[in-house]
Amino acid sequence: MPVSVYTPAEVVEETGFTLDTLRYYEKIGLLERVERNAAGQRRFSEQDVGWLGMLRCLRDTGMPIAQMLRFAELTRAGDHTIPDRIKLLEEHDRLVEGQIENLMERRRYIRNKISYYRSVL
Amino acid sequence: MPVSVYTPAEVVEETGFTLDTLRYYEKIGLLERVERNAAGQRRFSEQDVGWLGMLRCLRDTGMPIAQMLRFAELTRAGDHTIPDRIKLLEEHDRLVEGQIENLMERRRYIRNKISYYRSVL
DNA sequence: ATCTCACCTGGAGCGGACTCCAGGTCAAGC
DNA sequence: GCTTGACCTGGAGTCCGCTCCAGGTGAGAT
Repeated sequence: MPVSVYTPAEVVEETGFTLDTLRYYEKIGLLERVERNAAGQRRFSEQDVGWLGMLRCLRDTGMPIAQMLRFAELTRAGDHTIPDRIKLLEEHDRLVEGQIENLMERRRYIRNKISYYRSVL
Repeated sequence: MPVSVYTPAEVVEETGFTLDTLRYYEKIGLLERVERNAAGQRRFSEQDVGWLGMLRCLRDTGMPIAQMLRFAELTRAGDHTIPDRIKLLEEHDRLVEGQIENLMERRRYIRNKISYYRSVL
């Protein structure tokens, strides 16, 4: 099978990022310089798309761009940074765990409030 | 016991909002005009503090200010808006539920990635 | 050959939610 | 009675993460 490449539109479809966001991520270095075809249009590789999946995950769990950048740099720097990457992800995982707990607690509050409102109707 | 009032500093301590945020919330109408002492300094009531607890909960679960404002207006409008408030909170509760599920799924992804990194060390 | 439409670039603009500042007024502990 | 520090107001500024725009080029279906 041929090496698959994706047009911008396909990547938008796959990753849920807007085209502008993809360009922005490339501009700030969150995404390594994407290949171009003869006309200068982006042709994303399978790897690019995979990496974007990781970014989506980090973004959706609230990681700030500055830290995603740090992770991107570690990733680019080679395998010797894997322990650092583990550390970074573990720290982030703990934050996410906290977020979940926090949300569950807040949710109890909301549901209580709803019950209270029901009780006074 | 006397009706308790809180100084700005006490409210900051209790609610975790900054003083600037409290003023901002009052300015935009999220918080009803707070009482002042003779010198014009804010003296928050027990009710104010309770309401701020609700706001904190909504804010921390990602409700945008515009919607908090709507909730505030309903609350001010009287008891006949209780069904609307229930509706609003229920909708929000569903969003929060979704957030939690989403985070749990993303978290699995992160943990997988960590495992993968561990496996290649 | 033409036309439409996806893309391109660099740079300006935006929306949300605060946060900070200048310049001034009281409060209250020593 | 002084000083320090908590507060006040109105308004400007900041930060983040995009999002939009103008002006242009190439692709690819008809």
